[in-house]
Amino acid sequence: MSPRRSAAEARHTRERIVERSVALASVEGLDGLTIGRLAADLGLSKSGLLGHFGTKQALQLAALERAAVIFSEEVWRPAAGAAPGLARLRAVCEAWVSYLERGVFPGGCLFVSATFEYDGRGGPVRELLRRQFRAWERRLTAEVHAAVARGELPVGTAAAQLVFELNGVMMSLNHALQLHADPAAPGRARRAAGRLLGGEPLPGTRGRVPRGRTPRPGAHPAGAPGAGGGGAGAGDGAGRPQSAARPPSKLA
Amino acid sequence: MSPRRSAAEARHTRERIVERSVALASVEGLDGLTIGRLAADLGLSKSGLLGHFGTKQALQLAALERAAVIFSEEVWRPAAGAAPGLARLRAVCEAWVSYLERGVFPGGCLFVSATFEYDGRGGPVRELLRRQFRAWERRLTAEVHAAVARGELPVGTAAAQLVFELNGVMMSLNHALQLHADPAAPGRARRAAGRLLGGEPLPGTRGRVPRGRTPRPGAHPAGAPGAGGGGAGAGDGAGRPQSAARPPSKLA
DNA sequence: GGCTATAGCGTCCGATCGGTCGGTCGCTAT
DNA sequence: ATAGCGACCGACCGATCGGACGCTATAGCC
Repeated sequence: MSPRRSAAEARHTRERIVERSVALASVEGLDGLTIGRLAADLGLSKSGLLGHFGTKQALQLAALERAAVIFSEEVWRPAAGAAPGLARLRAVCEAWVSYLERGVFPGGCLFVSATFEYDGRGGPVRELLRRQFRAWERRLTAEVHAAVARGELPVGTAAAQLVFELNGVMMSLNHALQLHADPAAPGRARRAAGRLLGGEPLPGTRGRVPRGRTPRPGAHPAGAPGAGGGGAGAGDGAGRPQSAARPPSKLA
Repeated sequence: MSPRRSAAEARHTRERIVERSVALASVEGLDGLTIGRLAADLGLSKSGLLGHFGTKQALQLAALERAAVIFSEEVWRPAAGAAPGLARLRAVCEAWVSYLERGVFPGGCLFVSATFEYDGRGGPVRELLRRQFRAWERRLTAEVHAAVARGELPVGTAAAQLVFELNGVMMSLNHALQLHADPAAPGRARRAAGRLLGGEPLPGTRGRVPRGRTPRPGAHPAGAPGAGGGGAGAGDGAGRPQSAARPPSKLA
């Protein structure tokens, strides 16, 4: 209908395609994404769309790359300004929760969905997913090491263990939001992540118990509850009444 | 090839179909499961197969029901013999880890995959998944309450929070096993779950052989940590001094 | 002002999907 | 002996999938 053929606009078209692919794939799955539907959504012809990528797989890979950029901008960049170490880790987790809570991808975190969709198959898509996950885990691991080096986490802290658990918290959050639309889930995720990172729930959480002392997370010495948090609960027997309200998230 | 038409054998055929569907769906996804492929796998014709269910959706629902039975037998039953409360919770978690570790479903836990596949869509499949998850979470929650009533967990323990985190641990384990085939993941899951349930890592065996038969989870007492479990601190754990916390963390 | 590269379209293709339909044949009850 | 039931088959259906091909018309360069 409206033939626009400039090279600049072509790049823009390509961006539109990728952007829409990411959104669609997060809902329908990377595989459920179909060329015809995508083309119709964008007012393009199948062939016109496919001309930008060649194959569906190339489109899927492009969507994953784009999703990684979005994820990084949503989760890493907001925290990049924080001081390295524990402060940044906590900021990352808060941004991570917020990213899931706000539904940046309408169907939940694309990486999580795609992982469970492709973990049984082979091929370049799965390989890219593996690389992306590894890269993210490395980023987090490095930050944990930084926190240890600064004395903000105990010396023995096993970074891989901590990253493993943080990942689990976020997956559980993604699950609770997408399947149950559970409004209490973000609060739980903040609490869990906070406890993993020094015992303090992330800001934005409420059930916070006004404990006598308020340890600054950045301040505590190697002995303090760290990743393992074994000691997290030791001190306070008192049960907290759950006043379950979640103020809008805010990050540290 | 071998025409068997008796009603009794028909029921057996149906069972075979459902069984195979569960395995296939855990790898290819509930949607990726196709009638033709399934029929070919079983040496049936598409129509002969579909005659048992009518529609693909009915087959999917039957597969999910069957998967729930398997899950219950693998994860709940081994722990049903343990004393109610903390002991049973720990036994459940050990069985849960073992179930994932042994790859009872070749493509990972079917419920996890199916959830992420269907959480964006509507329909009976998603509704069944929701009910099944809710039922499982209720089971766990009830057990947490029992543990609190017996004084094995602090009075303020927020059961929903604990279940949320345990779920996350298992999802992270599923992810690490399926995407990365990480042999260290079961150990991490045992450590994380153990810490959530009283500070002691689960007594799963140490070095962790990826596939082999696991010791009967029902057998071990919830108390004593397995060999190495106590490798406190520097060993490999999330090195906090966990000896500090004999009383379980409260997770409120 | 002509030449070429290319964004995009329209059409068509083979494969495969879920599902239907008529029919075959063993089993069982009469 | 036979009638009926139902498990199962083989052929087939319309829809839809990813993708190939040829074409047009403009943009960008000479």
